[in-house]
Amino acid sequence: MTGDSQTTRGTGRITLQHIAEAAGVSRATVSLVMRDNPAIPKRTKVLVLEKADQLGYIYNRSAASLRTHSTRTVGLVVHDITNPYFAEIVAGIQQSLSQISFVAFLGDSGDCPDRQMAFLNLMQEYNVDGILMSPAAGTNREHLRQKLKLWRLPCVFYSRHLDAPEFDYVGCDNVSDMRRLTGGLLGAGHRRIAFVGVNETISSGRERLEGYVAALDLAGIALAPELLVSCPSTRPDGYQAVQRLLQLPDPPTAIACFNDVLAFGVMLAIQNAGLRVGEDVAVTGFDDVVEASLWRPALTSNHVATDEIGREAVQLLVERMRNYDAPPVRHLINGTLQARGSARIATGSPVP
Amino acid sequence: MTGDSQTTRGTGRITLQHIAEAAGVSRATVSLVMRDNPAIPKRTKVLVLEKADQLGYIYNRSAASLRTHSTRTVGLVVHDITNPYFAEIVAGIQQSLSQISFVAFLGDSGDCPDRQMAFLNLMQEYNVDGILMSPAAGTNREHLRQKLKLWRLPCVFYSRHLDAPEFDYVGCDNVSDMRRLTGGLLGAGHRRIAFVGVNETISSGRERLEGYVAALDLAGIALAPELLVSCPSTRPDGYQAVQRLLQLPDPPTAIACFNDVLAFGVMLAIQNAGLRVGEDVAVTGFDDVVEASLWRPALTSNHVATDEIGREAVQLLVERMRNYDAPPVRHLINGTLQARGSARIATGSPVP
DNA sequence: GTGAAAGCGCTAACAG
DNA sequence: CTGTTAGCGCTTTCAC
Repeated sequence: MTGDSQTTRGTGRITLQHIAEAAGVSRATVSLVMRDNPAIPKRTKVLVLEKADQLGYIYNRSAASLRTHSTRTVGLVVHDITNPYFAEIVAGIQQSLSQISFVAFLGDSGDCPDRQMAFLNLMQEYNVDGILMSPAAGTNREHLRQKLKLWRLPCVFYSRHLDAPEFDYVGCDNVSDMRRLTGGLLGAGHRRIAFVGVNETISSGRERLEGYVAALDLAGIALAPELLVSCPSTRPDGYQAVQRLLQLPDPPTAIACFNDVLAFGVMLAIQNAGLRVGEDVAVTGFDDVVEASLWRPALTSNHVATDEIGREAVQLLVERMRNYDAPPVRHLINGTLQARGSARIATGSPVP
Repeated sequence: MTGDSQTTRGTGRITLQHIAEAAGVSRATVSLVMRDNPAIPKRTKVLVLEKADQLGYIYNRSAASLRTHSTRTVGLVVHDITNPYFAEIVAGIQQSLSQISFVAFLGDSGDCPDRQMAFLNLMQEYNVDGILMSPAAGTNREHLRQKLKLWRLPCVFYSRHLDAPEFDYVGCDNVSDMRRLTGGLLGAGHRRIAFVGVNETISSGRERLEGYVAALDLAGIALAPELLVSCPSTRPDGYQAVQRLLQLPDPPTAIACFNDVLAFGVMLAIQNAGLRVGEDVAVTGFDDVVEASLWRPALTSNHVATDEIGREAVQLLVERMRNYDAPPVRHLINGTLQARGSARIATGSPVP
């Protein structure tokens, strides 16, 4: 029997061929059964599936991918998974992906464009069906844009975008949410409001700064350059920023932070300087990570539904994979202001 | 020319064949060049690489994997990526993997054994070379063990293990570290010490409880069942636990928590009850996540080097992939006690 | 409904 | 040192 010799060869892995022989049908039939093709009668299906189970068959996606040019994988690029806000988004994305039986390659770029590009190149070699990414600070827009287009690789940006309107994007409404937050501080009587975490190399940085500026503008307050602190979004950076701000001749009475992580550093520095957060200096964050509501005082922040971002990002990617040439979609999700002890501001603020 | 017809067919993807034709060599030669085989003279290499670059060649790992039965991928199972401690470990693992040009499939099980098993099954289909995992609470040991053995799949457990000595494991020394922490509380004069986060379904839960019990034993203090609170490791669970403990006729003067996340909830509840953490009630955590040192009061905890765990886990996996049948390795990493405001205890405690 | 055959793009003997 | 050849395990026309 030639069947036996075929069965014995190779790596010992059970293949469609083995099942076909055991079930007395052809390889093609087994393949169709595996993908639940309706053309196969139930009787055959059950038989084949039973044999497959008995033999301990494992579907080989490397082989299938080679044939179909599709892998049911995506590259998940995150600029910092250590940031709790992004960890939550990643968790949401992963769950949404698994619901459509996709799986993600994880690429933590650590906000380094080179590592990011290296990862994307690898993703191409692995034939991912798409990319979900929060781009690293300092990403070269033209370089990335050109690569993605060359590859014709479906790509959805989340939380940060590239300022490249041809790509899908889902994120929060940074400008309006930060305008509302700053407006709240103004409404509470603050006039010297610092902004910590200026970072023009990322879209969310530009947008939140824009919202801050717009709110001051609306209130007729001139921008004070000494109240703008440029730095990355880490706790120590927030801490240092405060040390600088408090040495000013006319120090701020409120500090709007780019995000919560930064705000934690800021609050700690204020307290260590012997001042009371929320009394002597108001502090606001952004993202509303879980810890925000647990601090003493609790942090006033802008809540963003991470699960919604994750779900929507996956949804957009699915659409994009279905039709690469459809018009791009930008989905802005409105945040909600969470006023807490660190900055007692009115929730219904003057800005829409 | 038959070459031309070959060049034109298919999906349009550039293959070794195209490069071979352009460079005037055979496909095999190009393949060797791609993998930097020393048998090929530099002259040929440069020529081939140049052509490949010109044509925009992308190495196809689906094809290579089918042939070699190796993918340079691993399945990274994490029971909760939203826990900052594990997010840090994941970041470390990912970086270590990329240094050996491996890439990870991310599988957040959400502490659900079924999701975990589904992910592992998928990983088999994707032909991963190995698995790194922190198993979900309630994982069926025999079931997992049997699957892993059946697949002969290299697997390293990190932070949590299966109590299956045949598998590699890297994690902190839970028993001795928790014994030291509890010993510290005893040394500070506490006699009613609660343990919040009892969870016998995970190894770290059993081990930390064991350390706690051992310390009390050594001090000749009987275990008070009402001071043991079973719950998962979330902030709200910690919060609720305190509400129960404070209603006790003889409430604890110190609370040892299973981990920092739980401790945050515990501290918040204590403060909301009008008590002072570190003065009225001492609190200790475990893991020493970044936030621990930033709270007011700062959290006394056991610091574990996450980067070391990540690096070591990858190292162990590499060894295991090299030799599946080598004897198993268990690597315990010693933590360091970080005494802070939430529990003023001596760092040099009586327990080794 | 099911089978035969071709081939996805790569690697690994084995010749030469 | 380079070319020829035979698959890896799957999917997919196209016949029957």
